Amino acid sequence: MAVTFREVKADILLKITQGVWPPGDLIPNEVDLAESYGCARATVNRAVQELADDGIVERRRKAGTRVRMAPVRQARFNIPIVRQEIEDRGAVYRYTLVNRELRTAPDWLGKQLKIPPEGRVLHLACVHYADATPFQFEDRWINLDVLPEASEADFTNTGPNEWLVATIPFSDVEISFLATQADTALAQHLGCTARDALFQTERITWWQGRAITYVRLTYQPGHKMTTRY
Amino acid sequence: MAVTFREVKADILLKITQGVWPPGDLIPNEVDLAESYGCARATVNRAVQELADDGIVERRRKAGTRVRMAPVRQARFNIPIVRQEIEDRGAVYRYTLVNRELRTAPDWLGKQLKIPPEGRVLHLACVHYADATPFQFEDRWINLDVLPEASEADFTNTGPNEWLVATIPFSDVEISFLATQADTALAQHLGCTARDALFQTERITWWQGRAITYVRLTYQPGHKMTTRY
DNA sequence: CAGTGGTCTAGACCACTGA
DNA sequence: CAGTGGTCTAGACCACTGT
Repeated sequence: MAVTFREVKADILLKITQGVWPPGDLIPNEVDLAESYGCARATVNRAVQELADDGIVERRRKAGTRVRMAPVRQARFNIPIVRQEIEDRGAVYRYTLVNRELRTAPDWLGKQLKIPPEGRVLHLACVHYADATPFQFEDRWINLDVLPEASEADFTNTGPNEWLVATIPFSDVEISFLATQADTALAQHLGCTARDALFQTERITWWQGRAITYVRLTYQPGHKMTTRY
Repeated sequence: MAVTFREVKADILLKITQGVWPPGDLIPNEVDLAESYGCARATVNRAVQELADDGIVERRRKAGTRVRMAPVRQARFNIPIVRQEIEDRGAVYRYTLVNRELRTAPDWLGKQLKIPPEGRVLHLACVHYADATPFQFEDRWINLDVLPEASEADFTNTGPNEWLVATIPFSDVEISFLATQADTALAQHLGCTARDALFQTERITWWQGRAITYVRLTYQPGHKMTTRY
């Protein structure tokens, strides 16, 4: 094994960061690169492929490979399970179920999840604590047309998230991040002041084309979600 | 070309989602899979490799490939350039520089960027408009120890982001998402009410181990950042 | 139509690590 | 130490898409 694709990737990246191949520039084609590195084209291909995945370069057949004008445009966030997030901070995780109701889907939910009118849903409200402090409020809706078992499940000790993760093997997710103002209910659950600015994530989870669940997670004031790329 | 790696990947994923290979299970090794799909091992390798990248399975030499108990939760967000974000919405982009000052780094900034005391920085405040409405407020600090050219640059017509992108070829970034309450200055710049909940991102950009810039981007009320995974 | 990336193959050797 | 994934090679054909 002469030259690894990692070495090739690193060297190309170096040439880009050092301005040998500035943004917007065309870099040599795979055959030429392979020759200059003394390796097979497949090795170069993998290296450049990864650079494309990373958003560093842009590739088009016949047109060649170009260094992107705006190099990095993507960040990867880990979406933690609440329990883990709390335990990672060295705190004790505690969970309480605040409310549970079986009902028909409200209009706004029906539209988002494409539930027919009169579709039954399970609505849960929970608080996740880090030690004694409220850490996150969970407002969860589960589509009973798709997951009727949910109405039998006992959520007094286990959070719906962990139950769902164990029940659904794999899924498509649409996730949003936003800011919201605490209303009185939220303020009470999170032990903060009404009108506080709160970080919130919304998630819709699909399985085999059908919406399973909608959840809105609201964090305690001051929460920050961080990553590097 | 008999079987593509996409087909293999899709079929394996199907077997996982349909419970043929439930979470925690060991799936067949690459040689067996290649035989059963009637393709080369490299094809299977690429398929399973991607499933591992996607967090669906976990691979270890000798131990084999295992379906993850809880599929890893990762979301990829596009980090848009403001101009593009606005133009993608079909609005006209407009930019104004609100303030510009040369000064020594305040303590909190010095700590975050590891700037020595008395280090010089350029502090900029800008508003990015979508049509006539304020879309985003940019609070930007540039480390002049690393980028002295910034003090010469003219930011009256071009935003610092675009200037930086054109100047720095590639970089490491630490990014955070959070919620903040509008103070009077923010409210004025964004045309909203004080105490509104605003979505905010913070970014620190590093190049070759040195901090170049810190920026805090505050969005208009109601802004939502969305992705699928 | 011709140049470039996209992918597959068949075979090989290596690197890690569980039994 | 033996089984599994990790990677490279040399060659081939295909699929796009600019010119």
